[in-house]
Amino acid sequence: MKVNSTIDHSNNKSEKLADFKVGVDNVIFSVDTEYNRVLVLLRKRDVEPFNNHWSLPGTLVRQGESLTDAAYRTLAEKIQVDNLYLEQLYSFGNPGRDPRENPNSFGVRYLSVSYFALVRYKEAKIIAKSDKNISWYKVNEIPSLAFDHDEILNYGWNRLKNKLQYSPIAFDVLPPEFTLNEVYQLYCTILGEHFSDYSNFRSRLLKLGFLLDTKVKVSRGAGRPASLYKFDSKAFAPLKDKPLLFI
Amino acid sequence: MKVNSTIDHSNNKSEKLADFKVGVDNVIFSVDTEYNRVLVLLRKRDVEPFNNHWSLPGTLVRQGESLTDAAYRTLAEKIQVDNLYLEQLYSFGNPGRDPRENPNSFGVRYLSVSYFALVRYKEAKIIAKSDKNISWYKVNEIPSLAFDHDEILNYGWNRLKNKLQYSPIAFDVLPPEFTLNEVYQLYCTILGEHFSDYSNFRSRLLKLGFLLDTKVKVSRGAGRPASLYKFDSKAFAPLKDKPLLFI
DNA sequence: ACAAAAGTGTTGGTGTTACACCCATGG
DNA sequence: CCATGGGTGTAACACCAACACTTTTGT
Repeated sequence: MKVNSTIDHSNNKSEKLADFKVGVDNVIFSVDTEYNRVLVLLRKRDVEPFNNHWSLPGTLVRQGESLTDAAYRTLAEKIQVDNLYLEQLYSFGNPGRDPRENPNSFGVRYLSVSYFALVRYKEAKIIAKSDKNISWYKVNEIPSLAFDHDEILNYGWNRLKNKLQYSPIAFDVLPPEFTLNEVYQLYCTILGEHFSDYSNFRSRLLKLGFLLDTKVKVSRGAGRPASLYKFDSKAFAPLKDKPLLFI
Repeated sequence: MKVNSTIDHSNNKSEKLADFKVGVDNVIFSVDTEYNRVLVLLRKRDVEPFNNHWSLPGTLVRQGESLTDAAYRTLAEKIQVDNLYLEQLYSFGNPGRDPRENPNSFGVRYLSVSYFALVRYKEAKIIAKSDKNISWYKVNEIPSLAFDHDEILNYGWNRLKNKLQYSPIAFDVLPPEFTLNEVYQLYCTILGEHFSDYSNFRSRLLKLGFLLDTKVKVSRGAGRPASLYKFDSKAFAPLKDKPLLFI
C-alpha cells in the first residue's frame, strides 16, 4: 500500500480525505484576587446549534492569519487587556464533535485548536459591557457548555494548575508591583488553600532570585506594611528553560 | 463588529476564512536499550516539495477518521508494534509552513496535528525492511528535516524527557518483565547519565508500590543475578491521576 | 579442579537540603 | 493585626560503603 504523506497531493484515491474547518477556542482565565476566585470568560451563543448555550469564545481562522493571531483576535474582541499569558492547549478534531457535520456530506469536519489564556482580572474590561452574552463565570460554577467545550475547559483548568507550579505565569497577571502575600493568595486561589506553607513559600520564591524588593511599603488595612516586589525579567532570563518549581 | 464563532457559518464576509488541509505528523521514539540510545523513526520523502529530504512520518486525515486513528494508521503503516504509548503533541498551522501554499490562492493552508509515540525497539519491525526510505535515526544525529519538522521533533523530544519524569510511560515500552537496572538504563539513556543515583532510584521506584517482584532471577553475563519485576497496573490505578515523580 | 579476582545486583549508612509546622519580632 | 524572619523536627536526596551472588581468570 502506498504511503500517504502529510504533504502529499498524491493521496490514495480509494480513501477520501476529510475536509476541515479550523477554528480556535479560548479558555480565558482570570483571578479575582479580591474575592479569591478563579474566573473563566464565557459567551452565550446566539445561533444554532446550541443556541442560548454558553460556550468558550472562539473564532474561525482567516486567510493569512496564524492560529495564535486568531486566538489573540478572539480575546481582543471580548476583553481589553494589556498583559496576558497565552499558549496553545490541545486540538480537538474527532468526527462528530460538531452537530453541523452533515452525515450525508461526510467529509466536513470542525477542528478546534484550543488556547489557554491568563489575564489580569482588574485590567480586563469586557468590551461590550451591556452585552449580557459575555460574562465571567467562577470556575467551580460553570454551566453545561456547548459542543465539547466542557472537556476543553477541563483541559485548560488542569493546564493552569500545572503551569503555575513550574512557570512564572503568575507574574504576567499580577500588577507590576505586588506584595509576596498577593502572590501567595493567587497560588492559594488556584491550587487550593493547603498547597504550601506561607513562610516556606516566601523563602523559596525569594531564593529563586528574580523578585526585586522595591523597599516601598504598603498597608492593606491593619497589620505591618508589606514590601512591594517587582518581577525582574533580566534575572529570570537564565532560568527560563530550566525546570523550576515555584511551590 | 459581529463576533465570529468557531462553529458559525455566519462568518463575516469581509474577512475570508482560511481553507485547511489537516494532517498528522508522528514523532516516534524508541529506546535501544542494548546500545543505550534514543531513536526516532524518519521517512525520506519521494515527492516535491522537499523531495529526498527526511521527514516525520505523517498522513492526511481521512473522512470519518479521528485524529488519533490517523496517527495510529501512520504508525502501523511503517512499523509493527503491539505495545506503545501515544499522545497528541501540538498543532502547527501558521501560514507559510508548507511551500505548496500558493500565494495566489491565499486561503489554502496545511495544518499539522503532531503526535508523540514511544514504542518498544526490539518489537518494532519496520514493515518494508527493504525500504531504504524508512529508518531509525539516533536522536542526537538527526539530519535537517523537511518543512518545520525539526521544530516538531524538538517539541517531541522535550515532551519525552518531561513525560518520563512524572508518568509511567517507560513501562509501556519495557518488556513485560524487566530488571530494575533495565529501568534505570532506560532513564539514563533518555535523561542523561547523572539524573539520579541508582540506589535512590531503586528505593523510590519500589516505594511507589506498583512494581511486583517475581522472585525470578536472571543473570546477564557476570555478576549477581537480578530480580525480574512486573508493572502492576492494578496497584498503579489509584495513582493514575496523582502528581507522581519517578526520578 | 580449585581458589582468587572481578563484575554486577542489592542493601544500608551519613551528611546535606528541603520542607511542614511553629514561634518571635517589627511595624 | 499582619508581614517578616528564624528555629526545629522530619523526610528526601546525593554520595558513599558494604555485602551477596555470579562469572571469569590463574595456577
